Amino acid sequence: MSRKSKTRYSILVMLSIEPMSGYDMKQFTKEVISNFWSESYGQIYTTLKTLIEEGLVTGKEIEEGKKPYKTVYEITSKGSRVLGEWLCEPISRQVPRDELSLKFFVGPLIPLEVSLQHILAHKEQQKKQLDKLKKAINRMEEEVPEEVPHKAYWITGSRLGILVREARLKWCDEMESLIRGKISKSKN
Amino acid sequence: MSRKSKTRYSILVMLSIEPMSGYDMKQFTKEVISNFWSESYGQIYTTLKTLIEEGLVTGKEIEEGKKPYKTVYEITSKGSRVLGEWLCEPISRQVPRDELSLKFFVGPLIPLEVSLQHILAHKEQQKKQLDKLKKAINRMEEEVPEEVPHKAYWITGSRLGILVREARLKWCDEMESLIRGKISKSKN
DNA sequence: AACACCATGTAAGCTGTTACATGATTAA
DNA sequence: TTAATCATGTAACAGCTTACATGGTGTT
Repeated sequence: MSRKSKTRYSILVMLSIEPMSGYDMKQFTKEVISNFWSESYGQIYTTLKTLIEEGLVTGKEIEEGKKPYKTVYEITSKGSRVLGEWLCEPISRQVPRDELSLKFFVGPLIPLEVSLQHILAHKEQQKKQLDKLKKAINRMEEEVPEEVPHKAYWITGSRLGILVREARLKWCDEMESLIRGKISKSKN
Repeated sequence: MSRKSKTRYSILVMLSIEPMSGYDMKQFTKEVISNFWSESYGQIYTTLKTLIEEGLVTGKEIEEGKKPYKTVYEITSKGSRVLGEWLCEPISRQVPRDELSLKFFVGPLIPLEVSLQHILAHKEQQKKQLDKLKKAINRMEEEVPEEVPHKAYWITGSRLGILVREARLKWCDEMESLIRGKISKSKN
C-alpha cells in the first residue's frame, strides 16, 4: 500500500472551488487556507504535471491584457470522481510532531528565562492567527452570499482553528504562571 | 540553511531522560509521548548511527539474563550541549496539514451521511486520547515523586494535549449539529 | 506449533522543501 | 531604476515511512 500524496487532493480541492494557475494555488494556500494547509511551488508544479497525465485536471494557457501568460487548470470529471472518492475515505491519522511539546517535555533543561521567551513567542503567534481567523469569519459572514453551499462549512472550519488556538493560548497562560512561579522561587 | 532532522533531537531528548535501546525509544514514543511525537524504526536506527559518528551518543551492548542482547545508548556531554542549544532556539513553525479541515473545506461535496461518519469517528478518536491523557496525568500525580524536576512540566505538557482535544471535541459537536441540521432539512 | 514480543537493521521509494533560474509587468 | 508582484519551473537533497529480513525468547 503506497502512501498517497495529499498534495494531489489539496490541488483537486482548490480546483473544485474554481479554476486556478499554479501560482494562484500557492497564493490560495497562503491566504485562504493557511490556517490548516500549506503547499510549496515545488510540490504544486510537479504534482500538477502528474495530475494532467492521469487526466484529473486540464490546463489552458491564457493571456489577460499585458500580464504574463499563465496556465489555468481545471478539474476534469474524472478528477471530480477521484476527489469525491477520497473525500469519503476515513480521515487518516496524522503523525503528531509538536516541537513545542517536545522541548517542554524536558523543560528543566531550558533556562527559565528562555522558557518564558518560548511561551511568550508562542502566545504572540497564536494571538495573531486567532485575530486573522476572527476577521476572516466576519468577512465571510458579510460577503459570502447565503446561497453559496460552502459558506456554513467555511465558517465552521474557521471555528476549529479558533477553538484550537484559544486552547493553546489558555495553555500558554498556565505554562507562563508555572514558569513565573519557578522564577520567583529561584530568586529566594 | 539545511533543514535539520527533528529526530536527532527527539532521540537526544529521550536519552536525556534515561539510557535506552533503539527498540526502547520506539516504545517510548508509542507509549509515553505519542500525544505529541512519533518516530519510526527506520528513522531511529539510522539517526542513531549518525549521532554516534558525531559523538553525541555512545552505545553499550548489554546482556540481561537470557534476553537477546541489546545496545543501550547514552547521551554524551557533547550531546547534552547540542541538545541544550537546540532547546534554546525559537520553536520553528510547523507546516499545517490538517486533512480533516481540508476535506470539510469542500464539505458540500461529501454526502451528509459520510460527513457524519467522519465527525463521529474523529470524536471517538479524540475521546480515547483524552481519556488516555487524563489517566496519564493521574498516574503521574500519584507515582512521580515531587522531587523529580520534570514532574510539573510533564503534567502541564499533558494539559496541552487535553485542552486541544477538548477544543476539537467541542468543534465536533458544532459540526455534528450543522450536519444533522442539513440532514433533517434534506428530508423535507 | 504458533503467536506475541524483544531487538536490530536495510533498501526502496515517496513526499516535500529549498535554492536556484528565468523573465515579464507594475508601482514607487 | 529598483523593488515588488506575477508566473513557471527544475534539481538536489533532506526526511521519513513502509516493507522486508533476521533471529531470539516466552507463553498458550
